[in-house]
Amino acid sequence: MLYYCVGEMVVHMPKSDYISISVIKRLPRYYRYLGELSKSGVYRISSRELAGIMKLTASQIRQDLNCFGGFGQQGYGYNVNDLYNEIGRILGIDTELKTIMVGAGNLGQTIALHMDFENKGFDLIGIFDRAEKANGRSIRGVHVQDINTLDSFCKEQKPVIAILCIPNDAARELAPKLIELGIKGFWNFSHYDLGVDYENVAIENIHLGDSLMTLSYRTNDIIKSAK
Amino acid sequence: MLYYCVGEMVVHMPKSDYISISVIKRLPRYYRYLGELSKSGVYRISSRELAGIMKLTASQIRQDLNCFGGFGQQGYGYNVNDLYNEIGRILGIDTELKTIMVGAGNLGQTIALHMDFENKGFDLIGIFDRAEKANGRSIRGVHVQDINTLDSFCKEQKPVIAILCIPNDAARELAPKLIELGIKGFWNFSHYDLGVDYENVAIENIHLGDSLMTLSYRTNDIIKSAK
DNA sequence: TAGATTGTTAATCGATTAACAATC
DNA sequence: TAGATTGTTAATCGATTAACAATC
Repeated sequence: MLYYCVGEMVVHMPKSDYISISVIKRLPRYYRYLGELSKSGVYRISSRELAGIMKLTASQIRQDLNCFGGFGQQGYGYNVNDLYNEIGRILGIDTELKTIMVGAGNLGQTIALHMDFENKGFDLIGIFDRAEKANGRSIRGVHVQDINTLDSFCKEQKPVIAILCIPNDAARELAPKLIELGIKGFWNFSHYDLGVDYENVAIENIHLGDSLMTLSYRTNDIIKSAK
Repeated sequence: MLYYCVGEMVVHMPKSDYISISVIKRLPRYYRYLGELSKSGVYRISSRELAGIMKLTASQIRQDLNCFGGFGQQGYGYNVNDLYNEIGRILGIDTELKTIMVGAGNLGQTIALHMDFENKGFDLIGIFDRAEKANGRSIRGVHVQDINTLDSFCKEQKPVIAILCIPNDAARELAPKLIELGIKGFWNFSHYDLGVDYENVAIENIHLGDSLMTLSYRTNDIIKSAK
């Protein structure tokens, strides 16, 4: 097990610099299940038990966790609450990434209202839209500002995350500017394929349309094969 | 190349029954790019050119497409518009899967308004919520009905897709009932991990919270590595 | 101590990439 | 015909699973 000693405290560190995207994408799911287990009073769990609940293999769970450190104990398993907290820390839910939202239409407003940003490591500090749509509105206590103030706002506040709830073309146009202004991560709800053009920026595309078409394929497939 | 002859018409068929989920998930992206290319007047394209635009390898594109049939022509490439239509047909955008939405709160309403169901193979025929929230509302011309009418509605109309915009527990409770009523595909916006408990049902989970936490991890990673 | 379960190495499986013969 | 590019087979790479020694 690798660790750094910081004063009296032992801090777990990733064993290797590179963690595959497959592993990272599974972490929030572990976090959800462990949270529920912890809440329902489960104190310890073995990789085998957890695998049974999550429909994974015990091997995979142990491999995944060991990317970040040895959180278990031989012969015992894992302490549910400790592991929950460790994964939360790994995911960075204790950070407060300064976040702005661009586009406060129907979708943007819903996202802003719906998401639990605080408990996921984000701090929504600004919402922007065209002046006529901003118009003194505020969502979740955050004032909706004229998009023209974006530049000065970013230079002053230095947000690192941008949530894009704007159309295709607007996203394509705005992205390079936002990166220039210091944005390091995008949560992109537009159809535009943000990842194609930039690197050294974290991008999560929520392509609802793609998801729906995948569902269409698979449902049709199931209906066909049942015949 | 495998094909069936139906009268004069040659219909492309999948070469093997099993198409991996990785391939299926890439199809909507091909569809988007080919649609844009077609719209901007591009007539033919080689796998190499398309790979350049989409940041894929030409090999992968050819492999992916050849799961479904030989749509190209040696020495020439692919006809953009034909390929676009083929992929649309494969995805089933020409079908009209009868669809219901359960939960017409903020998120449900936005999804119902926002998505282009018709052009993706879906026909939204019913929206359900608790009586006091239904209350004569209609979204997109679809009447919001009392959840108590769900049973009789499904037995009569036989929808095959359910969009779940309800909380965790409600989703877990309702899922088996919906499957019993003939639902074959779920578009699930709740935190509940639908896939774990059922098979022979197509499930697309939109776990926005998971996506956000992944973004947190990756953004923090980028910020750290820049230091 | 004996039993259980981890952390880790080795084996397997699947997906991506490379290569090339077929052919338009 | 010659050049280009596919469809497809073979090679590589990465991710998952199995096995087992270490150890609590």
